[in-house]
Amino acid sequence: MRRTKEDAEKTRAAILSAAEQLFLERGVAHTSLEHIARAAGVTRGAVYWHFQNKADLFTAMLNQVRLPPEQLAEMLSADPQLSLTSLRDLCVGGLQILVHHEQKRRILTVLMQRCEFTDELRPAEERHNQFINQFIDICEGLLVECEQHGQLHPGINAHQASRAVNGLLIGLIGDWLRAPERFDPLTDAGPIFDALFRGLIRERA
Amino acid sequence: MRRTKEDAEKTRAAILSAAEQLFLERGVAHTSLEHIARAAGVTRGAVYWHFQNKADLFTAMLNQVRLPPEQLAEMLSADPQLSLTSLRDLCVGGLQILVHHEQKRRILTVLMQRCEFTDELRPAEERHNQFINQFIDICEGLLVECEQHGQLHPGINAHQASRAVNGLLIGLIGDWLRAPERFDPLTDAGPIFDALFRGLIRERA
DNA sequence: TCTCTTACATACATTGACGTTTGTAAATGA
DNA sequence: TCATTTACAAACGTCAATGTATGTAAGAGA
Repeated sequence: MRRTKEDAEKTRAAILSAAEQLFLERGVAHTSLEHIARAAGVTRGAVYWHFQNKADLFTAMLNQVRLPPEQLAEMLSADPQLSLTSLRDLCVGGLQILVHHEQKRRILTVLMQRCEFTDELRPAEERHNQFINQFIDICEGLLVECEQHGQLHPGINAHQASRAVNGLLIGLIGDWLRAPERFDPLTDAGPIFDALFRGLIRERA
Repeated sequence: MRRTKEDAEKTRAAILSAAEQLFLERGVAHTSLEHIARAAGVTRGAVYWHFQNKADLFTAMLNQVRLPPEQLAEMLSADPQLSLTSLRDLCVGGLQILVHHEQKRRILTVLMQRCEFTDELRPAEERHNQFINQFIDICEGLLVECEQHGQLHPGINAHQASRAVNGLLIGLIGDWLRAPERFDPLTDAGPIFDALFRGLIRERA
């Protein structure tokens, strides 16, 4: 019953998809390769053919998409003349893309809420954290400029402001992933970030 | 080598403490009762004497303290005349208490970042989520009043504002737990929440 | 003082997950 | 066409973790 190359690619995709589903439902540690194989309609033999072990399968799953922290950090560092407005837009967009891109949402949920980072999964964790830190650093760089131009509201500094932006973003994402029915990023993300930025900058005379 | 009642209580506490440590370091699923027992200087027999199983130990650990969501929800629902100022203070305090109360911080970290909620741990998860939802609902109730008095900034409604407050709080907590060295709630939490609330309310003429 | 119970330690049986090995039918390539 | 590789399935051995059952020395109570 040997399959063609395309078939093999299909089983590989089926395994990845099943892993995604099961990791989301039961958590990474509580999902065995046997579970995944059965859900994909194959045996563990196929899983071990396509992947070295669970950690390898896990990182392969992550590599299918670029998650918001990674995407934001890249877009921010690529933008030559970053403004507060574009930062606001990127934050809003980073939240909203999860509404349409279901796979991204599932994978991010697994990463944020269904996963204990043991030693073998630690590289994935650190990579993710690095992108978050990079995002914060770029934010802070931009906000330092604003601060030097006297654009920040008195009482708050660039460091605190960058923390606020990142905290709100991460918090809203996590909150929405946990209970998606309780608010809609498409209509609410914009006004929410607008409110924060209003409070961060000094109002014009 | 039978111990007195006080000794028994000490071993129980030692087991809880060891579990706290190991759950934090390795995650709940990746920590065996054997690990915990050894770290506490006893055998699994002692663990099974004091607790039914890992889930029971886990919930016993949680019940040692009241975590911010629970604490905030209770304080908010107890306050007869809640104001925006007191809400702000509670948010700031909810974050800052983690700085001093190390056990709370560890347990909250386990709950938020070192734990996959399988079926047997799901009650703990749902309880936690319920308190978060309760916090949001109370926030929203207060903000609806502000909205009716025309105190909210145009462009944002009470529902969105309550999400913003909760998102920022959860986000800052999670962010600080992940990288505590990168900002200090004692000095930064106040200005950050002040900024958000500035952006939420209509400025006085 | 004697009995009963407590607070564990030790030993046992079972299960489940992993990684590896072997088998194999079909696709691929020369 | 035929040897070789591919893409798995099936079987094997091992280990770790669990839950339970039993053993036991020392408190607690009468």
